Amino acid sequence: MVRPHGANGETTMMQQIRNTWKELVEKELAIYATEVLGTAEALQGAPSLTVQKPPKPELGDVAFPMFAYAKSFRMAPNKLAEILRDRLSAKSDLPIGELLVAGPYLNVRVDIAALATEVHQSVNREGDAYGCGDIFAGKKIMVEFSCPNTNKPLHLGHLRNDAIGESISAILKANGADVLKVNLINNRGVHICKSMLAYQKFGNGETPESAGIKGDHLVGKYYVKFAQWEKEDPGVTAMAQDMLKKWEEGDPEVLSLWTLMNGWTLDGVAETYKNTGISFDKYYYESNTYMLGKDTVLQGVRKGVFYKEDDGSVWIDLAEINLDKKVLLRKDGTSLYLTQDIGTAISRHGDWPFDSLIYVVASEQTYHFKVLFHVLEKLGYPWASDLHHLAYGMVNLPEGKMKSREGTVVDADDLFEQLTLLAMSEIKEKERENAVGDVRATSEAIALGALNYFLLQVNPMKDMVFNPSESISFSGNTGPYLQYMGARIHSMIRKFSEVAKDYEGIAFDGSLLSLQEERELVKLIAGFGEVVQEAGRDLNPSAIAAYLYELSRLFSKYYHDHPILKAPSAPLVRARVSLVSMVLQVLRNAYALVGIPFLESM
RNA sequence: GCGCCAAUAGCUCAGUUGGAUAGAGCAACAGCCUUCUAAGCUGUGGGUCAGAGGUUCGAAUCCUCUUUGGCGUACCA
Repeated sequence: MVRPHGANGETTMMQQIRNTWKELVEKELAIYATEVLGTAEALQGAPSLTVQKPPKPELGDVAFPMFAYAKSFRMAPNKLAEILRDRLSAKSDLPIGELLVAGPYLNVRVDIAALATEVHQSVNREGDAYGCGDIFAGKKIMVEFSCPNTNKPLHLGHLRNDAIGESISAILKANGADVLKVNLINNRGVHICKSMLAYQKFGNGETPESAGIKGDHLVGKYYVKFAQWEKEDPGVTAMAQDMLKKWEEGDPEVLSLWTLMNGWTLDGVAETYKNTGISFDKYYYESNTYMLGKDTVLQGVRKGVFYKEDDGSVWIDLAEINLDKKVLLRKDGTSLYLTQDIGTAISRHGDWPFDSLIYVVASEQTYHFKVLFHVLEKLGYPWASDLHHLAYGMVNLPEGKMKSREGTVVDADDLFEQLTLLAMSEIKEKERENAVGDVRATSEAIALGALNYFLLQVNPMKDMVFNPSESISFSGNTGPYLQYMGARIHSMIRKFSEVAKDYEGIAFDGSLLSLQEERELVKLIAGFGEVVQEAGRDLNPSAIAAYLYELSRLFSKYYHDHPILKAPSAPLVRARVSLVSMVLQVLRNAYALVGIPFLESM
């Protein structure tokens, strides 16, 4: 697991404000304890002062519950809150802000004018970097995700994997990490041989060009064909195993077919990546790393970490971690999933000595990674403790589970096209063709935002139901809604720029932002950095998604109820335009973390 | 059988250092467009936070047990 920096981390504006008040309240509590109880020791038993956010804005912006001290002071928490408010309010060197009591809570209303001014400066100064922090500064973090098989195209499950991997990488970078995104192409093994055998038997020299379909889909067709063939003639299963043996022995004919078909699949997959905004810094191929895995396992046998059965297979006994025995090499000497992952990990650490390697892989493989990490530790690699499995749950459909046998697996390309077409028809229905310009490109951006947002708004750990039509729905908590808010602000700013010269002499005045919605917006903007930290610490993109929705919803209500460009006075127009510009900057920065394209118009 | 994970509104999901009346969206119903893009805004109804115990001033949140569901426990990946 990645360890964030401790106190070195830069604190955000809201954190600073909270910390300042917290220290003040703590100090006053201690002084008061000394006065009435004779000693501050009485507070030792009580937990340290907790800081929270009041549930309603009317109650203030920062809250200190007094429950925990009631016992020490033998006083109702309400009374204690009042006393502390009175004592603190009497001080002359208080930071700006207002103390109030709400029942058993001592709350602080922060000075929005000052905060707005500070936020305005930060957002303008930092721009696209606003919200970024340094809790992972100096850390080299490798993130593995996607990892397609070369015998079929990507499906909906990969899309969740890709979305999480891409988002986590962006979030870690935003927290200062040096991130290397890596893919592992699963291009060898019995399953790969299956599509090759079927192609040999039924292919008739068909190619993606001659068939007019993407290479990954073509190869996938033969993988499915093999399954049918296998049903009719169970003997072919052994043929696949024989072919794998030949492949590992370097049989030229097998290798040339393998190269050809792998190329087809990878070309097709590359196109899907391009459409869905996925990219990698480095590709690993199991065909290149499995030998290192095999050698390492054999070394392990010599070291006595593993043992060989009479039939030649190699095993590890996992009693130490309360698991069973696990095979590492087959009796025919060919390697397995685990074997090649050992080689891959070692070769990666050699290439780029990471502080952490995060595997974004479905939770069904939790056991596999537990074993893998243990094996590497037993082999004596000190970095084995830096490996982390980010498990995510399954993606189901409203109709139930996706089952390849029943053909209910949702193909990634088909889904993306379907979403794009829905977006296109919506643009046409709203007669926005001229406004958006390139309808196809805009529709693809909407489809992508819809897809990523839907997939990322759910906590990765949980299984989820993916509803395609709901994801692209243009009303409600969806990607298109978020994009729409960005487009609306962009449109306002464009209109403002036409008259900007009339406002040249007018400076931003934060004290004019006195509406409830404005206070809330300023606070939300100020709190973005904390959300980025939280998302990084927990490896959880859904924190960003939730923030985006909250900010968008609040902005939406704000501009609906209050004029921006036609605000009653020029200074107010300036202040409000500046505020919504800040909202846009933060929206864009947050979009970038969850794969939502920014659209100037939609 | 054993292990890991989950369970919050009819549906999909938020909700962590334990804290104020548990929140959104969809669906339903009712309003709002001569006004910065109505892909919007507002309101109404809707909850045994799976159940039972426990810890605590205070539990959706922590602990124990139970129930239900998912996943795993391959010489597949």
